[in-house]
Amino acid sequence: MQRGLSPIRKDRKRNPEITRAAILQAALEEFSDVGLSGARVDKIAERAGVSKPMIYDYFGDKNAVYAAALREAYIQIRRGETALDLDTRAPDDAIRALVSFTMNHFWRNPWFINMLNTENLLGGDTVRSLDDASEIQSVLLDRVQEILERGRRSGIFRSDIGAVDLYILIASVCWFPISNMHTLRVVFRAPIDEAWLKAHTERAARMILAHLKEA
Amino acid sequence: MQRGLSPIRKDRKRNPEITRAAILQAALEEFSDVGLSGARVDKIAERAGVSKPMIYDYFGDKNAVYAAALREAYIQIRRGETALDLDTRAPDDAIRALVSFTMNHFWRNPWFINMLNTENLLGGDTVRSLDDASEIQSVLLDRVQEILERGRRSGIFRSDIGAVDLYILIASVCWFPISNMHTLRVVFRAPIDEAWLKAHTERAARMILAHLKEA
Amino acid sequence: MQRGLSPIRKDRKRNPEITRAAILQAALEEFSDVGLSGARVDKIAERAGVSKPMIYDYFGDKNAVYAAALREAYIQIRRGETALDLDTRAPDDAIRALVSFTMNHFWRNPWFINMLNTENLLGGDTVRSLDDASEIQSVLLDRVQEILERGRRSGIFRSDIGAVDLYILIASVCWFPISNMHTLRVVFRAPIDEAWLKAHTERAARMILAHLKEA
Amino acid sequence: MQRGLSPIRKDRKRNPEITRAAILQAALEEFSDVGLSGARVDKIAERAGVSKPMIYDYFGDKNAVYAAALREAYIQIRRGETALDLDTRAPDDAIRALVSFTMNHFWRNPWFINMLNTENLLGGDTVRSLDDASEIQSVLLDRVQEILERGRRSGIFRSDIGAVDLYILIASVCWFPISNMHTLRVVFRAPIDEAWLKAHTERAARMILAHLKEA
DNA sequence: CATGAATGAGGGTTCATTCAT
DNA sequence: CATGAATGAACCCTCATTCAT
Repeated sequence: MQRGLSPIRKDRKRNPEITRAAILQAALEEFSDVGLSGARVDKIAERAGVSKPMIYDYFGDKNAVYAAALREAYIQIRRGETALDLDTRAPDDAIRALVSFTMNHFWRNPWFINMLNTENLLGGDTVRSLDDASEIQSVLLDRVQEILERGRRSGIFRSDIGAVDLYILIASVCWFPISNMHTLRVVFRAPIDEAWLKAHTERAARMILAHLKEA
Repeated sequence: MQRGLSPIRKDRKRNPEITRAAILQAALEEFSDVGLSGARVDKIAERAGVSKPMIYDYFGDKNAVYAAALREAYIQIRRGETALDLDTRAPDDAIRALVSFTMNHFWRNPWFINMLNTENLLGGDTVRSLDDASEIQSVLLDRVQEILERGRRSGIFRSDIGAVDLYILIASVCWFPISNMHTLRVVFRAPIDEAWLKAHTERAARMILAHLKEA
Repeated sequence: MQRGLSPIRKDRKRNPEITRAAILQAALEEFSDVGLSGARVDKIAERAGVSKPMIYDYFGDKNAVYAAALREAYIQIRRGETALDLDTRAPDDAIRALVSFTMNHFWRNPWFINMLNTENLLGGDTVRSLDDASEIQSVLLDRVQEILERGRRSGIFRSDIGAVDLYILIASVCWFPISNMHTLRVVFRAPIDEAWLKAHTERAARMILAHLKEA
Repeated sequence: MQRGLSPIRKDRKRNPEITRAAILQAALEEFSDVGLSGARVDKIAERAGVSKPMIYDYFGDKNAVYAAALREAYIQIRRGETALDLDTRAPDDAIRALVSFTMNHFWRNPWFINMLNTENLLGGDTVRSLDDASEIQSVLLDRVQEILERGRRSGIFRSDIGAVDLYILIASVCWFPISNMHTLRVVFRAPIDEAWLKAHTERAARMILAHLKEA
C-alpha cells in the first residue's frame, strides 16, 4: 500500500462506461428535441456533464453520435418490449395488451418518435447504415406472428393479414396522435392528453380486433 | 390589330406574385427535405431562382419563411380536399374515398408530412403562432361530420365516434406507413411502394368501416 | 391649351431644387446621428421622403452624399455667422457676443459638431477633397481679425494672439462641453443644460477677455 | 539541473490574459479609427492576431467589445493620471502641469478622443451602461479640487469656480485643437503640430491662471 | 422625374472540430 | 482520461447599388 495512492474513484467521472452512457442519453434528448441539424454538440456536452472533446473521443463526430443515439432509441424500446409478456394471454387479450403497450411506450418515451421522425425526414440514411439491423428489429414482430397464429388456430381471427402489416396498423394508431400532438391540438383542437389517449387506446384496440375477426 | 398586343409572357422576373410563390414552393421543398435548422436560405434562393435578399424582402427572416411554408402546406392540402366530392356518395363509399384520398395526398405531397413532422418536433410553436388556424382547419372535418350523420341516419353506422376522433383514425393509418417509410423498410423490410399502399388502403378502409358499423 | 395638360405641379415632388435640399437635410441628420458607416441610404431616403434611386441620381453615391452634407453643415454655419453684426460693437462687447453666438450655434445645430467629429474621426479626407474650401472658411475669422485690431488700436487688448489661435480658444470652450455632453454627464455628473451653458458662456467670455487684456 | 527547466516563454498563444488584452487593444485602435459601425470584427481579430471566434468567446458580441474598449480607454487615462504628482507643487505650477499633462495625454493617446467622440456621437448609451462609472471617474477631479483649495487658502486664486467647471475649461482647450486637428488644418490652415501645441499649451495655461486669479 | 424590384459583396455570429496541456 | 483554448467554414442577414419600367 503505497503512500498517496488515491482510492479508486467510482464517481461518474473517469468511468468510461458511465461517461459514454451519459453522452448517449444527452444526445438522445438533444437530437429528439431539435433534430440533427438543430442539435448542438456544446449542448450535448453540457447535458452530459462532460467536456466537448470527450464526445469526439468517444464517438468520432456529430453524425456518429447521432447514429449511436438512433441505435440507442431502438435498443431502449427493445428493452421495454422484451419485458412484455404476451404469450400467456388469449389472442385477443394479447392484441389489446400490445396496443396498450405501444401507445404507452410512445407516450412515455418521446425520444423514440422524435428520433424516428428525424431519421425519416433525412431519408433513412443513418438507419440504413447501422450494421446491426437485427439487433434493432422489434422483437414484437415475433410475438405478433405468434399471436396471429394462435388466434387463427383457435378460430377467433379469420383475417389473413401478415405480421408486419398488422404491426403497421397497430403502430399507426398509436403513433400519429402522439407524434402530431401539437398540430392536432391547434388545428383540430383535439384534446390529446392521458385521458384522451386512454379512450383512444380502447377504441383503437377494438377496431383492430374487429378487423382481425372479419373474414 | 396592333394596339394592345402587349406580350403575354410576363416572365418570372420583376413579378412579385410569381417571385413570392416561387420562394414559397422552394422553401416548402427545402424545409421538408432537411427540417428547419437544416434548411439553408442560400438553397431556398437557388431553388427559387432568386437572390437571397429577395427572401428577406418578401418574408423577413428564415423563421418567417418557415412559418409561411408551413401555412402553405396546409393551404395546399386544403385545396385538394376542397376538390373532393364526398356528399354525393353513399356513406361507406365516402369513407372509402376519404381514406383513399388521404393516402394519396400524403404520398404525392411529401412536403405535408415532412413539414408537419418538423413542426411537431419543434413543439408546434409556429403553427400556434399562425393567426388563421381557422382558415387552415381542414374542411374535411365538416365532411366527415356530415358523412357520419348520414351514415347513422341510414343505419349503416352504429358507432358514436366523433368526427375528430374518426379523422385521427383515418389519418393515422395513412400517415404512419408513409411518414416512416424509410425506417419501416429497413427495420421491418416492409415493401412500401405504390402497390403495397394500394393494398394497405383497401385494408385500412375495410377496418375503419368495420369499426363504424360495430355497435 | 391642350386637352389633358396637367397643371404645373408645384408640390415638393417633381421639383429638383426642393428634392435635393430635402435629401441634403435628411443626410445631415442621418450622418450626424450615426456617423458615416452607421448611416443608411435607405434611412436618408425615408427621412427625405424620396425613393432611394433619387439619391443616386442626385449625388452619385453614399460618400458623395456625405461630402455634400459636410459641405452643407459648413454652409449653414456660415449663413448664421454672416447674420452676426459685430463691427458696430466695442471690442470687448464683440468678443462677448462672439462667444455667445458660437456657444448658441453649437447648441442649436447639433449637426455641426457631429458632422465635424465624424469627419475628424475619419481623418479629414473628405473636407480636404472639397474643392471650395474658401466657400467654407468661416467668415468669423475676418471679424475676429478686425476686432483684434480695433481692440489693440484702442489699447484695451494687449495680447498679440493671432486670429486663428484666438478663434480656436473661443471655439474650444464652446465645443467641448457640448460635444462631450453625454460622457461629461455620466462621468463627471456635469449638469449640462441651457442654464449651465449660460453660466459657462459668461465664465468663458470673461476668461477670454482677461487673457486678451493681459500683456 | 534539467528538471524544472520549463520554458519561461509563455508565448501569446493559449494564454487567456494576453489574448484578452490583445483583443482589447486591437479593438481600441479599430474603433477609434473608424467608429462603432465602421469597425470590422475581422479587422479587430487580425489586429489582435487571433481568430474571429475568440472575440465572441471573450466578449460576446461587437457591441460588448466596444463597451469594453470604451472602458479600457478610460482605464488607460486613469492610469496616466494616477502617475501625475500634483500635490507637491505650488498651486499655479500644479495648474500648469495639469494643462500640460492633459494636452499631452490627448495628443499621445488618440484613442481617447476618438472613442469619446464616437460615444458622444451615439448619444452616450454605452458609457451610461458601464456599471463602474465611479471606477472610471477621473481621479483628476480630486486633485483639481485640492489644488483649488490650496490656491484659495494661500490667496493666489480668487475665483470661486468649481472643480468640474474648471476641469471642463482645461479639457476644452486641450481637446478641441487635437480632436478637430484635421478640419482646422484644412479650413483655417491652422498649423497644428507639436510645436504649435507647445505654444498653445503655454497660452492656454496662462489664460486659465489669469482667470483663476481674477476676482 | 420617379420608383419597386432585384442583387453582389460583405458583416456579424455560430458551430463542428482540433490542438496543447 | 480530461479539458480550456483556439479556429475554418459556414450561415443568416444587411446594405450600397443598379435595373427596368
